[in-house]
Amino acid sequence: MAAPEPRFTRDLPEVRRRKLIEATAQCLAELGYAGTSVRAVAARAKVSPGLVAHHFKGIDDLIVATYDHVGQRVAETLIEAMESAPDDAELKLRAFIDASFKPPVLDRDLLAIWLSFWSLVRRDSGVRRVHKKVYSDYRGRLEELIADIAHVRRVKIDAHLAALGFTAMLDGLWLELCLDPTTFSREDALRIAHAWVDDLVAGGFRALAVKRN
Amino acid sequence: MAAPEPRFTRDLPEVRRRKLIEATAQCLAELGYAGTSVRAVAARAKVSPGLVAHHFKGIDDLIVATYDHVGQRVAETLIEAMESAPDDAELKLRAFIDASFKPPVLDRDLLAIWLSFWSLVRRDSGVRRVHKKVYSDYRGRLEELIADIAHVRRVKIDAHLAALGFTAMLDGLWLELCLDPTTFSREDALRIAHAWVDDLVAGGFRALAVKRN
DNA sequence: GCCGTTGTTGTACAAATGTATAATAACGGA
DNA sequence: TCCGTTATTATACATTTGTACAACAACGGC
Repeated sequence: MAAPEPRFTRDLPEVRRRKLIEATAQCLAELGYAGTSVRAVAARAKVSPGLVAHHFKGIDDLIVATYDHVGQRVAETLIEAMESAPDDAELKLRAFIDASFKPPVLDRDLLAIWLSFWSLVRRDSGVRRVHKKVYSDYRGRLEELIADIAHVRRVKIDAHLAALGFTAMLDGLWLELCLDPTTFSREDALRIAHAWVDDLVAGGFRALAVKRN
Repeated sequence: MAAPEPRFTRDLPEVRRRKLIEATAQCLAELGYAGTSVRAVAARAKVSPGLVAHHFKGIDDLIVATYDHVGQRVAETLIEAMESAPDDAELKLRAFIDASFKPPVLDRDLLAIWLSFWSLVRRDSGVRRVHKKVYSDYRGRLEELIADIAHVRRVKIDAHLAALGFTAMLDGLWLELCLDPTTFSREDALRIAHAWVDDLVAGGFRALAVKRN
């Protein structure tokens, strides 16, 4: 007799959850939030719809977990770029910029996923919590680099405000470049972001010199 | 006998479309794209679901019209601020900034609506078309102001690239401030944006001096 | 080899959705 | 006052959705 191959395989909850999270990311990328249903995720993960309910409270709970996972992956990519750079704050910041404007960060799929997260921040307290953490970590890292550079270059600047402005610019460039790559290019974005660093190094942004509050 | 009050009122197609568009904007703001169904819009506009189908091809067609309408309203608000300012490019740019960070532009509802548009850019060619026009107009206005300022101040700068960076920063600040007003304040955003103008006036961004291509 | 745990399936069902259709009635013109 | 146009409603129907439930079976322990 042929070995009766199992109709399904059991996974440790942790493993199965991971697989469902990755399926969710794919759904968000391809179908958007509106198309990401329990059934769509289950189909993508090749499991029954009921299993999703078994591991997560509902689709929103699953999306919170996905934000946590995807956010961490992006952070790791950027941190890795920084750590691969020589031990110099300016070079690390420039490596950070370069990594921000190439895959896997510069990626239409990632934007689609991210837009779903943003649209849930308002309604879902879980998403809001993850969002705060992701962005606070993100800005914290850049603020540190900017403060380092300012210190070395003897530039007086409010690193906190500068980091807010810089992350906003990076976010905006990333967003608009993913949305519509025909209006300007990856190279344009890189020039703009690096020019900001040039300006910082040259002692620009004197208007941000005063300490906040 | 009491005057039998009409069970419904007839509107000119143009008027009814407008009402449906405004109901759609409200739905997008309160329920997000996923919750904005033909029925939800119809209920909000106090008409039957069938009427939506009578005036629009479907929910996506309706959303395209809403993008067109809302986009135009925002543009008008910003243009009005510019035109109310004295006849000086720098002052006009600063008025533009001020208008960007107060209602009705700085508004959580508007962000929720806008996020829905962004999430459709990829899949809906109609939304994509409106998006291109809205952003190209938006950037064009700022590029003109920046070029004017640079000319008056004898600053050599690629106004096109500078406008890209500036709009990205405005967008990012606006986005993140609407998403989570607790991390930084409206005043922080204003200081950051105005500092950018200070820097432009003072001859910063020398790295963007070379003409593109 | 048996058995219990529990990850997993399949089915069922109520609710919500988009769309098509025919019936209705409001409003302007004659 | 009547009449025709057509904006509008009401209904119906096929799909899709979330969720609950009972039955199943894979895997580890004994």
